[in-house]
Amino acid sequence: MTKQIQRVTGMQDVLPDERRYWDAITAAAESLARRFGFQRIDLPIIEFEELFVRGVGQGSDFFVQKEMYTLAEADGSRITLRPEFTAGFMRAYIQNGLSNWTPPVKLYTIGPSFRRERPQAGRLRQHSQFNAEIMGEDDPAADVEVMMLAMSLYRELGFKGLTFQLNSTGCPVCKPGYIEKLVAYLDQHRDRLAAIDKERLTKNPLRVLDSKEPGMAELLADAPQIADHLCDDCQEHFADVRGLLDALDQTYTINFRLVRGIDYYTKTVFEVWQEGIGAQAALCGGGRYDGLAEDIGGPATPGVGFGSGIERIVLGMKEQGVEPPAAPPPPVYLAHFGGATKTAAAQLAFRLRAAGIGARVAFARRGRSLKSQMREADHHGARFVLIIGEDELAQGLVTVRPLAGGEQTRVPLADLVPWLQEQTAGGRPPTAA
RNA sequence: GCGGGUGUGGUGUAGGGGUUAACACGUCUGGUUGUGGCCCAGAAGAUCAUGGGUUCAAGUCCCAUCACUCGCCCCA
Repeated sequence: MTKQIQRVTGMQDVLPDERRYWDAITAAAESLARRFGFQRIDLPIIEFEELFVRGVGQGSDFFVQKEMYTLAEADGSRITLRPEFTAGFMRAYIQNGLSNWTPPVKLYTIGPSFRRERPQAGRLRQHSQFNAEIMGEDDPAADVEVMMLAMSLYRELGFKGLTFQLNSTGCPVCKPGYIEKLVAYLDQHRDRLAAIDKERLTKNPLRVLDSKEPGMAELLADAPQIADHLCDDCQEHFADVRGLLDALDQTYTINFRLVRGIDYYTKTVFEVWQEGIGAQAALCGGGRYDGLAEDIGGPATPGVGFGSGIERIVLGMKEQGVEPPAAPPPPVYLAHFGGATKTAAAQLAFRLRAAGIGARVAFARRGRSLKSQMREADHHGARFVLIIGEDELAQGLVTVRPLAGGEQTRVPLADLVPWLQEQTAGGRPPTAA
């Protein structure tokens, strides 16, 4: 036997049972996004490597170098499976001249992204995100609006007890000064740092803040905090965001250890955590990225947005006990006895579907017992089995057997569509007794 | 890239050196000649992840590889 081919590491098959969750999530996300005035766009999954190198490269060259799926083209150009969304958003915004639209431009998308990481709970090499961005707007109210879009999604899906993790990461005016102070403090306590944190201290000092090493909580409690070192502009922005959240009765935790590895983030950063779904507990991560547009060669453009991982929302729904409804199965099953009755069943099935009535037809290469067809109908949750035999065919009618109880009757072919429409109008799910 | 755990029919499990690998669910068939669920009877389906080794004898012990999984790094 030849070797069986299997899934590529870190990829996932989303089977129907699981897909129910995805349907619920994307339906709620799209509906909400529209209510908020966001429009959907779809972006290429592949971009030039350069976009990500420049967009997310500085200060977080780790995944740029080691985690991107990059291919060399015959002409020497290098293209990359997108490892994140925001850079692509901004590229499209600039390239298509969306800056000339009446601001603010509010866009969302849903799709996969790729990172060559070691998979673990809540983290895959291919993962899907609901992503929403507001570009061309520096009003703190925009920050709060994307936060509310994320939170509304979770609420609408049935999540309870979620709160925001919130911080400000400053801006080019105040962030460097803060980092200096932080580094000075940590340097003073070098002996209390783990090897990994010493490394971070030189490479990306802010990351030391979300270190998971033991003892860091105590050490960091006395460290300089960004909130005390924001410039006036950032200070005011942060205060406005908090004020609006208060006015909207949103609970949030100011978390000075919440940071972003990517450099283009400025001012607001936020996440929403769901306990119990593993070490990767952030349902979403977002914030303001006023520095990105210039990084990738565009005009200075403020932006704020978030990404929420669909797979993590699914984990969260399971953790919270949220059950998405299954799509109702076709109410009608057509059984037959082969030959002319099989043809008639196929014809009738197409008529029913055209009339908006879901129908399955029995498949049978050769003859098949009615018993096995009935079993199949029941298994698939049909409410009515239409039996088409030689007798029925000759008389121009079908035998209708209701599976949930009730009288078996015969209905003339001509009357069948309205009859079934009336029977299935209630939209009751079939009783699977 | 580093560390821990786990690999037995489609799924979930039992079996922890000794003849034909067990159970549940699922699947299929039959119990009516044209009638589902529940029930009953039966059937199919596993070279026990792969490759080495130890042993008279290996799902069972050892090693390696691979896969999955959890965590670190990093992040949705």
